[in-house]
Amino acid sequence: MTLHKKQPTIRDIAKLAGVSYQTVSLVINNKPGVSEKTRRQILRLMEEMDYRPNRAAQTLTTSRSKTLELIIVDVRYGGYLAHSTKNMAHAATEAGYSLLVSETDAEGLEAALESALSRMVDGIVLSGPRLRIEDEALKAMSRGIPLVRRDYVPSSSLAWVGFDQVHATRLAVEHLLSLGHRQIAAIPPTSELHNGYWRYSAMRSVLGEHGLSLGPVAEGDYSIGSGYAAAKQILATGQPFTALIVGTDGMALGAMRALREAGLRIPDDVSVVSYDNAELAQYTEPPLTTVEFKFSKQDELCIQYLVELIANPALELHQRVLTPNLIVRESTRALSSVAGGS
Amino acid sequence: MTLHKKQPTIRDIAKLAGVSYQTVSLVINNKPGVSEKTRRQILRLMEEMDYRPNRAAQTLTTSRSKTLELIIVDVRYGGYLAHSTKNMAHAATEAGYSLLVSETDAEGLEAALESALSRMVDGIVLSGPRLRIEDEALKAMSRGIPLVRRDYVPSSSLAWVGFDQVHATRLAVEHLLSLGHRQIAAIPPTSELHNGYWRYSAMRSVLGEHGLSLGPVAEGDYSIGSGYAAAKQILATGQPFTALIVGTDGMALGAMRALREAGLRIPDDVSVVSYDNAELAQYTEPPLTTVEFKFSKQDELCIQYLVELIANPALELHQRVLTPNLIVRESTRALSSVAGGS
DNA sequence: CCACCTTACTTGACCGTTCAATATCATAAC
DNA sequence: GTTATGATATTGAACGGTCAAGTAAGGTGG
Repeated sequence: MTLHKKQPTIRDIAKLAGVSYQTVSLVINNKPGVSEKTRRQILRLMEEMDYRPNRAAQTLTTSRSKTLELIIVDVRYGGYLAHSTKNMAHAATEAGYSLLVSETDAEGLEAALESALSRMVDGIVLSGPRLRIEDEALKAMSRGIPLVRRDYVPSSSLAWVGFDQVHATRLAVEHLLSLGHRQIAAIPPTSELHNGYWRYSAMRSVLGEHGLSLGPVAEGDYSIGSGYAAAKQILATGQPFTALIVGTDGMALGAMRALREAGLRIPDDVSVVSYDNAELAQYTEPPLTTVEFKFSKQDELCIQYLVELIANPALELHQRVLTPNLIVRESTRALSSVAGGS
Repeated sequence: MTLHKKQPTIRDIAKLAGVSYQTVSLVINNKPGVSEKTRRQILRLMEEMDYRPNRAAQTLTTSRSKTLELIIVDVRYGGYLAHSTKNMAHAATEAGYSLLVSETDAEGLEAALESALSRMVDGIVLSGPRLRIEDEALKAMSRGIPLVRRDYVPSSSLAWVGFDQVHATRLAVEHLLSLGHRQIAAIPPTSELHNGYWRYSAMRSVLGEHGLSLGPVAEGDYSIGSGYAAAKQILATGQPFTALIVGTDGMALGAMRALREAGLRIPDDVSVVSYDNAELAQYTEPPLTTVEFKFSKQDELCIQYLVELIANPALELHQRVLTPNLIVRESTRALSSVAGGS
């Protein structure tokens, strides 16, 4: 009935090998000071005895747990987090770490960080697309644990890795302008989200540069349904538009259905641009012109940066901005009745 | 420059409170034997000193880490895992555990389990939809750590939580039969996947019960693109079919595009049924009739079952089969030229 | 007033590692 | 034949908790 037949310890191995426990420790940590012969013997014994070091004990003495933690704050529609944890877990393993994942809301963040501290986590990736917090507050809460935000937060001068939302928006807007569109409607992610906020303001400023202003707008929340609802709302205003910028491919799917239900053809009557370049984007009807975000790159980079930061905590914090690019498909076309773009 | 200003320990608190360290330990663990007055004082001091117990030390003495681990094996298209880790992380936190996530392939499984052992993980959720392993081998590898598989694996008598793939298939097939369809094609997930295998065999047996046999078949791999390719392949056979069963909503999206490209209308020429009931399914053109899997329920149940198993390791292992149900939308319709179903 | 029980608290050992300091020994240098 | 040297191995303390057994003080019953 005894399931756990007590793991052998470093001392058991030492006894069998006829050496002291410290020698075994040296072998475990690949440190010099052990003859090749004993090293080999000890390794063989470890194998035989099915020994494996106790991480808790190691953590206790070294104060490093070889663990990273991904804290997800207030993510409602986690579609874009789809492969994220998988990617990060993989990257973490490659780097010799394990990945802890926790999910919480803004209020719970402090508790999550406390728990991380309690577990002596070596570093934290924070994904909080709608989290507003002062750098100082966050720094205080994380109490010196290296932390990288997986978000585009220009307001922060702490470490973060995000996609350039302003450039992304410029790509979308200028693409439409070059096709001759002048009346542009939009379904940005809710402005509670950092990217929603930045995209919205970037849309206005880029259009402003061209002496234009933004047409009807309704926010979405990342769900397909919200894209549908937002498009309905925009249509209800009765304001004219020849192009629509939608926050995600998923929302674009919803929006296009609403447009179609209103008798509008895409791209003949309305051009649609979205963001993400999910696999979905190739298979909508018509395939979507979209601004590509390479999320897997972002995930990898977060871990990579975090690992650097752990190795060298004195490193000056900086921000890594990933540049998206536009993928043109069939949901956009030049406005026919107007002189084409430059 | 010293970032970590050394955490206070149980003994620091004890000294300040003028009691022994053991008394503080009792307070931490909510155990009796401490007067209300001292308890309060100690709690106040802990708060003030910003003390929090060191998990590594606790783990070392108690041999329980209050950690669960999700091991993802050989998941290529993790779309359906999208919210899984988030859900599980949440459920784990509720139950007082942290969640570790690791990603590997079949060869790496042993190493992943070793690492879990090393970390004294209290329980494991294994998601390996294409993992074929003998119960005995798995039991040996997990060395007594409670383990629950998050897959439909009828071949295993260990603990697992999965959706009844046979029933799911019966729902899809009988729905089509009742609509008068007799020539049914299919794009099941690759038979390397457990659910692919079971769905395929269930389709054949259910049809067999009705004296029918399965039409053209091509496997998909969960990606939208594979649905597209598979449909093309089926069309290329030239074999007639009036209905198509597709493994996931995503693949159905791809498949429907291929059908449309071939000039076929849905559901007028071909009825389509898929599985999952992702949000996507409501927004395809036309909306999909689909077999609903409540993944979040599965995730929760895995954690819940695991926690039970940890509390009572002697518990007899069993399997929890979730029953899916059919959601009828507009991608299926009765075959017009044939006498309707019973 | 003594035995006995409770309640509140203390003590020492231990969990399985790492770290710093120290010992041993063969070999080379002088 | 000392002595320095480097490689190899050992020892004791520490990390921050928990656990089991023990003690001291106060109350109760006979």
